[in-house]
Amino acid sequence: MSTSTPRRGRASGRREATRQRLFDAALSLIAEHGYDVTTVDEIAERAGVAKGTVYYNFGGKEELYTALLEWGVTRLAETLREAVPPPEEGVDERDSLIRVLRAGVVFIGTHEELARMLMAESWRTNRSWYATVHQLRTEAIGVITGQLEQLAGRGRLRPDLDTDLAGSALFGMVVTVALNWRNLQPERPVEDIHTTLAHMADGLIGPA
Amino acid sequence: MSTSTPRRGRASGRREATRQRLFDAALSLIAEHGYDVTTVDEIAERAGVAKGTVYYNFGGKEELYTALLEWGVTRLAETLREAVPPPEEGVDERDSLIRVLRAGVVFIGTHEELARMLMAESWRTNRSWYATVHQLRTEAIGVITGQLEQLAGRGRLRPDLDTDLAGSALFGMVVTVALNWRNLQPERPVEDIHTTLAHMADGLIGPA
Amino acid sequence: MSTSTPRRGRASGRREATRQRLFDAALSLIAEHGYDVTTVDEIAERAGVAKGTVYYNFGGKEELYTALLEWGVTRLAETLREAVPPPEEGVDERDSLIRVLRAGVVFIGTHEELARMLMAESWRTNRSWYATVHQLRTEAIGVITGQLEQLAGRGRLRPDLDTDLAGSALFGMVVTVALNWRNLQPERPVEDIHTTLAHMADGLIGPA
Amino acid sequence: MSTSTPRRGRASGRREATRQRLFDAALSLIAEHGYDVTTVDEIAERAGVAKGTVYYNFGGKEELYTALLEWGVTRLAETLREAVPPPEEGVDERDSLIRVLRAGVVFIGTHEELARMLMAESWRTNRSWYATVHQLRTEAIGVITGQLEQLAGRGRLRPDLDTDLAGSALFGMVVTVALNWRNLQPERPVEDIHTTLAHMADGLIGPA
DNA sequence: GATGAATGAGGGTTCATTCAT
DNA sequence: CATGAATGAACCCTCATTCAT
Repeated sequence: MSTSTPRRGRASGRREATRQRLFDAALSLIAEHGYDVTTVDEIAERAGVAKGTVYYNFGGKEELYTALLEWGVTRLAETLREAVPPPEEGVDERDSLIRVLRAGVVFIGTHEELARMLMAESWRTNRSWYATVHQLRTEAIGVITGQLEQLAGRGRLRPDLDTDLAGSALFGMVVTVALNWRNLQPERPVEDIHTTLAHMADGLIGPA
Repeated sequence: MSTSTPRRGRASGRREATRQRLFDAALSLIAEHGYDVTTVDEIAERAGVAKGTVYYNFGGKEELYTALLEWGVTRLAETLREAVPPPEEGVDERDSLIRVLRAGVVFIGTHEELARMLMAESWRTNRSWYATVHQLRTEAIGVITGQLEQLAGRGRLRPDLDTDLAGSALFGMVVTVALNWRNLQPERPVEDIHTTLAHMADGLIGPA
Repeated sequence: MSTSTPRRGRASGRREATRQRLFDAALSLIAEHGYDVTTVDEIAERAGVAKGTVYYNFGGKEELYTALLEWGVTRLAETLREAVPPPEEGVDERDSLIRVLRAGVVFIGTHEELARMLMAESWRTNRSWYATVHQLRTEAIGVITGQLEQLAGRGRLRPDLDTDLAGSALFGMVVTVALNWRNLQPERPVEDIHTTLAHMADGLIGPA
Repeated sequence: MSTSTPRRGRASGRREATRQRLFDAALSLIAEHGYDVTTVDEIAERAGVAKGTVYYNFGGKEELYTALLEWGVTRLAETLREAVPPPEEGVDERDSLIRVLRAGVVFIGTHEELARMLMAESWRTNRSWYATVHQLRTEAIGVITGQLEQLAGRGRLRPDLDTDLAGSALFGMVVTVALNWRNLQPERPVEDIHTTLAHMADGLIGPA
């Protein structure tokens, strides 16, 4: 995964390169094996630096992980937001929603590791980073919910639906399907996925 | 412990009771905090037995967890299967599917802990119990997929849909929505949830 | 190894049979893997009894082991003693000594497990059974030393030799050679062993 | 720690010193009480380091022990080899052998702990380090056997003797006598020991 | 900026022993 | 006589963290 520089204005050279290496190493390792099971030693080794360097750059394992989560979910939310067609294009609201969902599928296809990491950690209360994850997750879902509200505003949504509920349903569906696709039938064309999701979304929207 | 029952499977009364206590304790603890973070000490303490008893009865932490997973997903699959109306009742295929989904929601509402445990562990490869989880998960999804195939057989399903894909989409949707419901808006009547899911399912089925 | 009933006048039937089974199981297990590494569970299992039975019959692991040691070294000492020709037979003193050594080799060949157990535990101070082992070992060596003294009394021994020292040298030699024989070249005829030992003994006796 | 030495093998000063402390601590403890009974806690404490340091430096208890064994028997074999007079000195073959045996006695007198450790562990099959011990033991015995072969080449050895067998007999004898000496009669002059062993060796060589 | 040796709290596991049946 | 479920102290090992270099 070729992660682009996470924040910090000018790339301060060596330091920034080290941080990036650590970032990538941690992401791949944690996504594959889980946070608890991944050791700082492993992260340092895969990044090709000494163990102390992790602490010098991130302060600790948990901070590194939190940074990872924030960076990841922020990117997801951004990606979804960018998929929303600007009003001036006059795209149909239903198609707008579909575009957002498609963007979600593509994102997960590209950042599979990140997606797995999020799903694994999303359902546990009592974790020090639960608040962070939850807030960010809500932000991502918010983009979808926003589209649903647009539809509702146009009277294009079934009146007995709660947009929050439906938004989270769509989100869960997108992630589950996309992940199953990558894990179980990666040879399948992405269009099949899009079709399935579009149909389910249309179920929410109701007959035109 | 109670009556006489003299032969094998006899004073197993004691043993079986202990196993059950351990089971319950492990389930609640692991679902809440996660597998890695839960200690054998905690499990034993909550079960009200000594630490060694865990090993006497289950062989180890991992075995206990695996037993938990198997038991859990088996129950889920059973519940879904039982929700399928018997053919002689002549229930409409679409309504059959809806009943299965509703049963899923109800199950998660009742066994929230189990559901969280499953979702947290479902997305990680390279875990020693991945095979177990995956197989069992597939079994549960299989019940949904089975209903979709019935619909397809009747020509009631959109022809461009893959039943496996759609099955996993419905499953992920059910779990996500149900869990969000319990976590975020537990005061909401279960009927709202059912409605949302029914609409999305109808999207798959297409206009009657 | 078909151990004959260790003490206790009349064989009290079931009890004695159980004790014997435990004895044999413990001997083979401990000789092979060592005292610390052998578990009471294993002993009980090999003996075909429940774990509690070990405690009912011997009081504990250490007591069982001590009983084993006592029984074993006593048998060794007895065997060596019985090999000493009675004075009335008028056997040459040198030949008497040789007979004792041969008896030692034969004993070890037959009770290899016991011999290994003794060698492994003989050299450690600070063990609760050190005194027992040491005393018994001394008793066995004493038989050899006794023969050397006979020779010395007849003026048949090199005058600058200490019989205690020489006795333990012979003992160590016998055990080492016999064990190496069984372990490394078991196909070799026992006569080769006897020859080697006889020569070394003759070195102590000096030229006739 | 001391000078500058900037490259690899440099600040290893610290690490090497720690390893040595651990080595010494483990040797004395294990030789006294045995491998199984000695705890890593004790070793660390005697070495004056934290428990984790044992694992950082040796990987585990067993590895530490194996390293100990290798180091020990290598030293023994070296000592014996160095005791063999160089050919140009033209030392008599019988005297050569005697010198090797004396060197063995002296070594054991100096490294009593090591010798006890070796004897205790030499007779058990099925230990993970059995192969190591056995191979090294053979190497040490090999030096003695080598001398016997020299004698045989010169026709100075009884023709009916197997050198391997006789070599192990001498080895066992040396160790047993030396250890008994240190344990039971440490006040005795080393010359007495040498005399006894020389006589027994002469028994093998036969009359000049 | 980076390193890596050292730390020690804490976790999983083993096993001799007890005791109610 | 014998059993086997239960116990808990003690063990080996892991790993996030610190800090002198």
